[in-house]
Amino acid sequence: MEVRTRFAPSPTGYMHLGNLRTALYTYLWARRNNGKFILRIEDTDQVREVAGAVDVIYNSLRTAGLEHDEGPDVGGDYGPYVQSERKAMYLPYAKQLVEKGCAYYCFCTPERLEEARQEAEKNGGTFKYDKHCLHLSKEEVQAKLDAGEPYVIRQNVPTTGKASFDDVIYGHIEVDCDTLDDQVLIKADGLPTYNFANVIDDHTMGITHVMRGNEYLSSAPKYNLLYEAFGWEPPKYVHLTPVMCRDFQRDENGGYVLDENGEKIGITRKMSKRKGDPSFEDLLSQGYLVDAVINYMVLLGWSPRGEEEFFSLDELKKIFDLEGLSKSPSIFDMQKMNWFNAEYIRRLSDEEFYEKALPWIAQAVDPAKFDTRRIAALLKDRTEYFADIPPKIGFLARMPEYDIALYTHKKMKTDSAVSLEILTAVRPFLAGIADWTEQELHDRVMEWIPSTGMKNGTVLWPLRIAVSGLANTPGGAFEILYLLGKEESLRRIDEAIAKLQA
RNA sequence: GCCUCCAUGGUCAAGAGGCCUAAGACGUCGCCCUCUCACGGCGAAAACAGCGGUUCGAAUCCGCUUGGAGGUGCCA
Repeated sequence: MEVRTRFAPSPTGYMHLGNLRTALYTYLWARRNNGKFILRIEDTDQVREVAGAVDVIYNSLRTAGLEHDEGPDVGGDYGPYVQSERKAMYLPYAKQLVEKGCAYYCFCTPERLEEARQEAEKNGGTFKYDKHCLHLSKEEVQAKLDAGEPYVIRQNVPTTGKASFDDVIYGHIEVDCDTLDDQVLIKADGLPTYNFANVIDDHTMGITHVMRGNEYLSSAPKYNLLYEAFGWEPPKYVHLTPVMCRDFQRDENGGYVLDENGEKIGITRKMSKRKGDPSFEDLLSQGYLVDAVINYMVLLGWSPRGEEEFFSLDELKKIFDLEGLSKSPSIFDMQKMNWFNAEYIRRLSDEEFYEKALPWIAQAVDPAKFDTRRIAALLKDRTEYFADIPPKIGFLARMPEYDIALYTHKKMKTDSAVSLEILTAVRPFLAGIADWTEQELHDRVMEWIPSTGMKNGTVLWPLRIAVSGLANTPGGAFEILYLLGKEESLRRIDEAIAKLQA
């Protein structure tokens, strides 16, 4: 049988990394089996609708390279692929269940339910609908329907026995029916709840593997009851763990709360846009590479067979399996994300890197005035993500304020006095260099240093500080002198001399 | 509270009763390279949550405890 998987996001306006990973796994499983990957939009919650949110989904999937075979935009034989457009499909199915006694009309008001819920909570228990409306006679129900009373349709869960299902990752899961609530299938607005729609849609779309977040694990037995009621073969279930975030506990003032050992107290929480955790779009706009994000995300909760950890999407399509999927939540680690990205950046060709880096370089310096190719070359091994480029090279455009304490460096054997001496000596020497290329600067200065009786670092450290004002720079003294040009370099050295004399 | 699931270093994770004196990667620390930083090279510290069982033998199987995640919505 052909494998058919589906990614069924609700349009929220951005792509969570957890969702992206779900989409990725779902896509890979379909491709691995030469099956179909279907996109379905779950927009039955009209209250939370976000304008333009569907486009975000299309864009994210396209950017990530997860192309779907069927979906609202590309069509397919199992449409429509937007739940709100399937509205008319659900009620007849629900009525079928009512006929079979597996569901029933309920006319209880939200107020009555809310009251009962609070009552249950007060007593420390779980609210369960009391099947109040199950006992309405056929005539009573018809009368209320005729009178136009608002209603919902609820699943009639057995009060005894067990409900169960099998998950590919978790195995057989079984619960007592009496812990299950008579969940709403059709809402008062006529739209199905997720709980109902997913069953109908997955079945009518011929989905063979339902891969989705762990949050559905505890309701899956109820879904299976529905499949049974219809007499349908349930799909294979694959429940995926959530992607979490590691944080530290803070007090009201934003300071860290410490435990008795003076250690920060770690807390894990689900990733959330509100807490400032990055979405897929956020990462891309910070200059993360799609391939790096995909590569990192695929390994967060799944492990391949061997030691290799670099994979392209094409490779993943061949090797992805369900066995390697993890059972426990994984924490998104920004540091490893950064390492992957830096690694992907280093693997770019110089030309590719240059093209991608140029816009970011241009944010900090005027490309007309600098050798941007040389800057890019210096940056390639030092860039974790593109947004960290501008702060690294801003000093080229404008000499930063700095403290003369920077001239003191023990290992380089320099301090302010030595630096002043060196700068004063090297200034006229540099002024005499006509051919201001990096090679020439390097060769001439290196030739000259022995005559001073000092070691390389003792001369080059102050020189680099004088022209950069920074403790760390991409590239050393020669690179910076070259990039700045003769005039600007000499000007900065003059300023440094003045500063040291003051 | 109740229900379900999960539990190997700070993080991602390998591990299917003897191959475990527990792999690899990120991070951390040290050394080397070196005009700084980065890259690169070498090395180190760092884990089977606890307690009971089963077994000749347990990270691996079972139970309890603890911890974590999810559910408990006319959200998905």
